[in-house]
Amino acid sequence: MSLRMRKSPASPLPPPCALTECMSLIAGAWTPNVIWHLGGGPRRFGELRADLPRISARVLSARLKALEARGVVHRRAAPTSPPSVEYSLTEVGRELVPALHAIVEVGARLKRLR
Amino acid sequence: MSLRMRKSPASPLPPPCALTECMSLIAGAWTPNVIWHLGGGPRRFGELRADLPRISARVLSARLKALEARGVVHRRAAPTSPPSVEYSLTEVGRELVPALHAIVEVGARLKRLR
DNA sequence: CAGAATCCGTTACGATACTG
DNA sequence: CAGTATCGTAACGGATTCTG
Repeated sequence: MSLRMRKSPASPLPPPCALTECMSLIAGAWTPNVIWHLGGGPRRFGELRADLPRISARVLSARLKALEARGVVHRRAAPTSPPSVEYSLTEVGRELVPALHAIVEVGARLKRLR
Repeated sequence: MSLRMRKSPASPLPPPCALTECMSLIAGAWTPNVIWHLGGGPRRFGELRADLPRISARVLSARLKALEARGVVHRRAAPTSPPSVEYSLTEVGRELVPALHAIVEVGARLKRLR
């Protein structure tokens, strides 16, 4: 069982509909976790790496960039040296947290059933 | 942009936490769409193929089987010839629909913002 | 510290062909 | 009709190395 989500499919494309496009917001094995941890408040790049022990810098960077481009995450870089960058959920981005929570609820309920 | 979700990661594993495990419920490029269409009521295999024009039988079959194993979908096969199989969301599975809806809401809102 | 660049294994999915 | 088997491909993600 592998957990992935294509924003656009392999070559042709899976479902060119609104649902798929919206689901791409949380696409990627780490994306939900990134959003989840940002739900607790602003977080620095390095802090997120610590929150998500096994994530690679490459992937964290890519996810944050994608989320920023979509308007889910806000990036604030302090012009210091060494650099310090703070990420936070936008107002709309914060709405994803309860949505993720709802899915977790279902998962928990399914687990209880067996 | 590609839309994928690993239920369990490539080899090591991304986030071995509850969130990830729950998110794996809707993992796969097509899974949310399958659940979405089943939300309208029971559906036959062939009907789902028609609902999801580009999905391959291989993937639809795999997704339905995974959802069934997790307790999200119920499968009822009529012992006729040719066979007729009806899929439907379980009671718990139905709870995923509003969760997906919530994500779509956020997606719509983000779209309006730009 | 916050990344970008490169290399490479794993996998999700599509297409096609076949079956009970 | 409802799948299964096989094959080929794009892309997701890990690890490592390098930089301003």
